[in-house]
Amino acid sequence: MWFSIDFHSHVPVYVQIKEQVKGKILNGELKPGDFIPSIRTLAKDIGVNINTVARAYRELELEGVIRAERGEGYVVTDIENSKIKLELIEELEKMIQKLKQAGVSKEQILSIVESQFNSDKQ
Amino acid sequence: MWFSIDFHSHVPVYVQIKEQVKGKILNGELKPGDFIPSIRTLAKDIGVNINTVARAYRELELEGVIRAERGEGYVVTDIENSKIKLELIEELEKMIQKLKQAGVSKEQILSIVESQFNSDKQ
Amino acid sequence: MWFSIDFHSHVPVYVQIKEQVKGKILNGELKPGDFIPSIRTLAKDIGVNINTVARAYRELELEGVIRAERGEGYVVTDIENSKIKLELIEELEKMIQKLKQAGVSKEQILSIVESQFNSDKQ
Amino acid sequence: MWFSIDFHSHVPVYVQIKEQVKGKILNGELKPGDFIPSIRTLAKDIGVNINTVARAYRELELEGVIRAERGEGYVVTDIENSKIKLELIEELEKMIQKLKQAGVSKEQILSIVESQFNSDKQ
DNA sequence: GTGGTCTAGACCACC
DNA sequence: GTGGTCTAGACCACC
Repeated sequence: MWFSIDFHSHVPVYVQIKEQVKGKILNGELKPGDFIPSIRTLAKDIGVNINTVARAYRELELEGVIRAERGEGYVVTDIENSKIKLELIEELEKMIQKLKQAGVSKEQILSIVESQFNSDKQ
Repeated sequence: MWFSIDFHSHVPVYVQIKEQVKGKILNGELKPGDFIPSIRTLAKDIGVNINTVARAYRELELEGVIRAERGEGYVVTDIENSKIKLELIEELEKMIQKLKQAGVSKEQILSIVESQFNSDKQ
Repeated sequence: MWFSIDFHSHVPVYVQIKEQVKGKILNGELKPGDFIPSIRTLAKDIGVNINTVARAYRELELEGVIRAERGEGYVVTDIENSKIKLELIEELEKMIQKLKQAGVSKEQILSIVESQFNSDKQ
Repeated sequence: MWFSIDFHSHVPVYVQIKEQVKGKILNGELKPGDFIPSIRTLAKDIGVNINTVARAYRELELEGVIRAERGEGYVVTDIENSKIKLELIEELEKMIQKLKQAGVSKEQILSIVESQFNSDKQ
């Protein structure tokens, strides 16, 4: 399971981990009932400290996204995807307002959306 | 001149100041040759320490966005807008890829863009 | 024999098992001379590892509450109930002091006690 | 400001800190607008690590009990006391059920409540 | 000075 | 092996 962390970002690592777990749930890579990587495994994989992953998982549990199974690890709950997706939509809305204020036209944005959907990028 | 800072954001205040100055240049509120608020004035206005604004201006100067006029303050250079805009576009592209991966359809995104441009929000 | 364990509590499972055995002695469900469930049986019943129950029983034995009968299992000793009850009373006293400090009146507490005794809850 | 931590309790230190801050709000020792001890000060006072206090405060902030003021520390919000008090009441109710199950009579409990309120203990 | 994040490493409970 | 808590200490942003 692939996680990409930007260590130079102002976004804290534990927040990036949370976002990526949510992303993997949204895109179907993780489904309800699936186990996510153990704290120690993921920490080793992405080269961060155990506590950093533990904090991300703890917060995801508080948000109801995952659930700790005793001695087995964390499993994805059957949380409504729409709940998570809503956060992304709100982020997009803020971004568009920023672009609008910066004088970027609606047409420009629409064409960027089109080109991104026509690209092969994953 | 209006600056809105989110003090609870993970984005450092000095970065938010930088982004907003760039935004004002992009939307035409600030033009080449214009003086931007003095460090002391802006610090007082948005309620932050002088050092915080000073850092934002220092970095903007390093990026060639503004230029210190001795004893008079900082003026906007005649930097290509496209240079600044590019940063925003790249941010948008990343966001769209994220939404795409999360299973949000092109149609949904387009309709969100439309609705944001029809709203009255600033 | 019914044991209810809260796996998300900060109180370790082995401590919860100890408390429940003591509770069953206090309420008469278990009397001196009675055999308590075997380690294996109880572990299976409540879905925990054998070691966890073993630890609970070991500590109960150290406290003189139960006694291992060779090859037969653990029996309840004829320990004074008052000894066990004292622990509970002390816990209640601490709780009342906490409520008192928090500004909860005696009358409020008395009415809560009444309502709990009138309820059907087990 | 006095905090008493039981390092042998199964209740994690950060939870004990949270409970005591809430207790001080309930008994009026801390009022809305008051600053609570800084993370570093409290950590030193009670002899625990900075991170432990930080976690307690972070969670209290999530619960809306305190609020971080940039560069100044944490202040008590004007949260409804009743909200915090409710947690204590629920704890009391659980305790009473435990006692009831253990065969402690209503009369015994009532007399313990009386005696606690007549004592001088703080 | 304030809070926020992260590391390396320890020890515990439970499996 | 799993997660949970805690320490000692570092560095950052902001005051």
